[in-house]
Amino acid sequence: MTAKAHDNLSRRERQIMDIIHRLGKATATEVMDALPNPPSYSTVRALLRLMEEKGYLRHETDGTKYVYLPTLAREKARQSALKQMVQTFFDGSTEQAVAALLSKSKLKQDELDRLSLLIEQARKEGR
Amino acid sequence: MTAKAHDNLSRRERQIMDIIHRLGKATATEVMDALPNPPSYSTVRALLRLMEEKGYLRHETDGTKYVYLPTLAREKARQSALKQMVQTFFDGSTEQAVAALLSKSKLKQDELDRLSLLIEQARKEGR
DNA sequence: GCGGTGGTGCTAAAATTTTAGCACTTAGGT
DNA sequence: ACCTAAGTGCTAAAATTTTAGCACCACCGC
Repeated sequence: MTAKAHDNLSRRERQIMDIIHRLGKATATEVMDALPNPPSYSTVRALLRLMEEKGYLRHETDGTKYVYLPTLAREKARQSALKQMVQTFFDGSTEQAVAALLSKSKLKQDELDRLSLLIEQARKEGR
Repeated sequence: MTAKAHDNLSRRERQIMDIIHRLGKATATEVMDALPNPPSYSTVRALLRLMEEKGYLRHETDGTKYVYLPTLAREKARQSALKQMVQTFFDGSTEQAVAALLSKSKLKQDELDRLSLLIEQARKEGR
C-alpha cells in the first residue's frame, strides 16, 4: 500500500506522524513519550505497526529494537505541508506566508543576510 | 466549551476546519462540496453542529440558513499553524521555512520587492 | 541453563467518530 | 390556503479508531 495524503490520517496517526517528522525517526518509547495523553506502550506499538502496514511509515532495526521513519522523504513531506498551509491560511499567497513568518519571529542578523541573498537571486532569475 | 488545540481534531473535523479556513466561512453545502469522499448532507450538518458545540466553530444566520466560521481569529489560527509547521518540518528554524517557501514558488517581481523591504526593515530593527 | 528484561505480533474489546434517517419549521409560489 | 423546497435538530446504528492484553522470542547476567 502506497503512502496516502496527509488528510487521510486519523487523529492519533497524525500526532504520531508529526512526532516522527520532528524527530526524524523514533522508537515506540520515544513516540509514546511525545504523545499527548499517552496511551500504553502496547498501544503505541500497535499503532506504529498499523501505520507501517498502511504505508505511512517504515522501520529499521537498531539491534533488537525498531526505529520508525516516514515513508515519504522529508523534503516531499515539507513541500506538501507548506503547500497545504499556504492554501489554507494564506489564500495561496506565498508572499503573505513569508511575511507572516518574518513578522512572527526574531531572526538573527546572519539569517536575515542569507534570506536577503536568496531574494536577490530570485529577483535576478525572474528578470 | 472553549476551542481546543488543532491536534485534538478528528479526521473529518480537521478536514472541515481546513475548508472553512480556506473559505473564511461556509455553509453546510459548501463544506460538503469541498470534502473528500463527501458524506451525505445530513451528515455534514451533524458534524458542523457537533463542532460548534465543541467550540471550534460558531455560526451566523444568512436569511434562513447557517454560515459557519472559525471560533479562533484567522490571525491566531495562522500563527499557531505556522509555529506547528516550523517545529515539525524545519527543526524550529524560521529561516529554513522561509527558504523552502521561496525556493518552491515563483514569486512575482513586485512580491519579491515587498519581501525584500520587509527583510531590510527587520535588519535595521535588529541592529 | 534459567529467569528476567525488553523487545515483538496479533486479536478482540472499548471508545470514538462518522454516518444516515426522521421529524419538524419556515418561506415562497400559485 | 396549501404544497414544495430548503432549511434545522436529534438520535441511533455502522464503521473506524484506539486501546490493552496476551503469547512469544532473544539477549544478558548469574
